[in-house]
Amino acid sequence: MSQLNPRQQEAVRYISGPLLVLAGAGSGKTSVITRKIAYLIQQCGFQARHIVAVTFTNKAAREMKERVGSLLRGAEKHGLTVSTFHNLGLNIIRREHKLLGYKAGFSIFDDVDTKNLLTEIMQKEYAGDDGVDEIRQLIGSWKNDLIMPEQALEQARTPKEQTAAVVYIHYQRTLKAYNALDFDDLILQPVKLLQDNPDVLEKWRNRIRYMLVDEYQDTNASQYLLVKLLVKERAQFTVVGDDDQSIYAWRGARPENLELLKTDFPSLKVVMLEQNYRSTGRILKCANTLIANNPHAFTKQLWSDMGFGDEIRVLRCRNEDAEAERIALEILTEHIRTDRPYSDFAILYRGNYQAKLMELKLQVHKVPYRLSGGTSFFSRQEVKDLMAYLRLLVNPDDDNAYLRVINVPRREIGSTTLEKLSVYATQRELSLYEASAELGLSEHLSSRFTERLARFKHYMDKLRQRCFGDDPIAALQEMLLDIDYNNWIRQNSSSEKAAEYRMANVQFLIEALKNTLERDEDGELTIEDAIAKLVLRDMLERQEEEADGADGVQMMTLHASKGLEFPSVYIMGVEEEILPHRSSIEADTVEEERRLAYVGITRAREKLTLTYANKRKQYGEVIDCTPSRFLDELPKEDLIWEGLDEAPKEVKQARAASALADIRAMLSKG
DNA sequence: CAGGTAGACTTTTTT
DNA sequence: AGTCTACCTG
Repeated sequence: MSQLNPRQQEAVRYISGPLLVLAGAGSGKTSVITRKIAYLIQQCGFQARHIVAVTFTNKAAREMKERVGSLLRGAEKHGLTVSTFHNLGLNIIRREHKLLGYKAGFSIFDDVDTKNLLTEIMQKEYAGDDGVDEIRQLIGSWKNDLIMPEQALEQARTPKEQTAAVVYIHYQRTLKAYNALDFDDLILQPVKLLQDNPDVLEKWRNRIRYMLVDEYQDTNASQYLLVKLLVKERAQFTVVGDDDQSIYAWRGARPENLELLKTDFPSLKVVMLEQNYRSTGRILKCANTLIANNPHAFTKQLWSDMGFGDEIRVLRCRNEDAEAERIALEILTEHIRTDRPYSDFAILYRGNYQAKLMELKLQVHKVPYRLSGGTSFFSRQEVKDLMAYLRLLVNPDDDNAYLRVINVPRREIGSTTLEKLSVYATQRELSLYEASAELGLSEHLSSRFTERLARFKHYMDKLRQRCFGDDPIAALQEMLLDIDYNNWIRQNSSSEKAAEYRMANVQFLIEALKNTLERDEDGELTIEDAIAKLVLRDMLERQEEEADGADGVQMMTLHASKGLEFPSVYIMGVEEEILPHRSSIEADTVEEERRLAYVGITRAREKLTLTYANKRKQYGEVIDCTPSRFLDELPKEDLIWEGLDEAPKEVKQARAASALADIRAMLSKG
């Protein structure tokens, strides 16, 4: 308790009622939460299994678990829940799925699955030419606001909303038929369950006696309701948040939940944490000045006693290529000059697409890097294929998985066959999988094709039995051999090297599955659960982290950087149309972009560098860029602008090259 | 039925 | 510029 300042101590010790901690960037909010969990267990007699701490990302949950773990003895932390909202929802559904009408082994649809399903529904049921993404977003926001399909249809005003509502009805029905849930359902379904079943609610309230919520400003309506339901009369909870770091309004987050708390819980106590332990005074000054351009519900003034520090550098670059080159070279030289590990440096950007060029330049200069985030792994074909196999094994109703898997590898079952199977299955209200071995099929298909379908089903049936046996991993490995998957990959890869990479991805996935099953202490986790968690990225990220603990420059989006800190931070592409993003300017939500910039700036401990390009290639066309308005909003006296002189390209290149040569010479000597 | 090609379309951010 | 889609051909 001694390292905490008085405000932080107050936040830890106040347990008699609802508490809101308004924690500015770098004010030690994670310490408060972790210390509070320890305090509850060690000083207040709470049992670990009665405490639930919720975060938004797996990363944050992992880190929190680790930090709490170091404060507690093994037995003390037994049964403690530290998880994401989605994982908490999944746990509730796992235990109560029967009440909700789902069978064990239900599938979870990720973004891509969801989008594909919606596209399919729109093609089948609705000829309109509304974009899938818009429809998806509408449905998503309804789900976040707990609006059911029928309600949505009732209150739909515009034609687009009506279309979306109709699609929503079909979508939800299809998901149910597939015994599947999407990400939003992981929150929505538990809320409905608790609302409709008082006895279940009572059970969970009894189980969860103290709740802590991190990044509370990111909660949406359904998440807040879930919290409210679970804590209700006891109202023993702590939420920590910062309205200036609300950057998820686009996916339904409601920062006004912070204010709502005051009305919903009149006895709410508020503690403000305003001392920053992370950044130099100059960096904080810039951050404060920038965010002052936004309206505020809570006014807080961050301060720091870490010294004033260096100026913030703004680098103007010729184009996006020069920008990435410059950052790579600078980090390389800094690393060598100051002997700082590469992991002290972070490169932040608005969109994942910006990472590509940057990656390339780092590779050219042999700078190691770690790229976090990005959906790349799960969107890979081979990963999707294997995931579909896993899903189908565990959940035979999952027609989506069936269709993905049926011809991987080729089983000579074409679209006409599938069409007929589908018609038959729909008539009989069977899943495609169940229908595959039905005798009645022979009325619609020749024996050649019914045999192929039946063979597939029988194979999968046998495989399923082995998967639920004592060595599921061995069964899966065998399956890969049976279907000659490696060969299939080879055939579908441009080179042997690419094929090897993809085979490694498959093994990586299997390995992750294996580790989770082995690690599971109480033997409670079934293969179904493990697969469900895979979709939530949970154990996969953990696996990744273990795989490469090597030193490297950290690359990630501004969104992904929230909650982290680095001695030296580069934010690239600080331009109009990028940060703030074009769509935010059009939708008039620049305030959120400003908060995003604020988040980025406050990640830096000592050094902050902002870069932008004069020209940039977009969709294959070169366009002129304008420096971001946020640059104008920063205090001029704290900025140093570089690259304004139009030195000929050759001079700069020569300069960079000779500097590099010096360094290389230095390196080879010692 | 599969493999190839031209043309459209693309980029926000995440569980 | 790269990726996905729809149509065409073998």
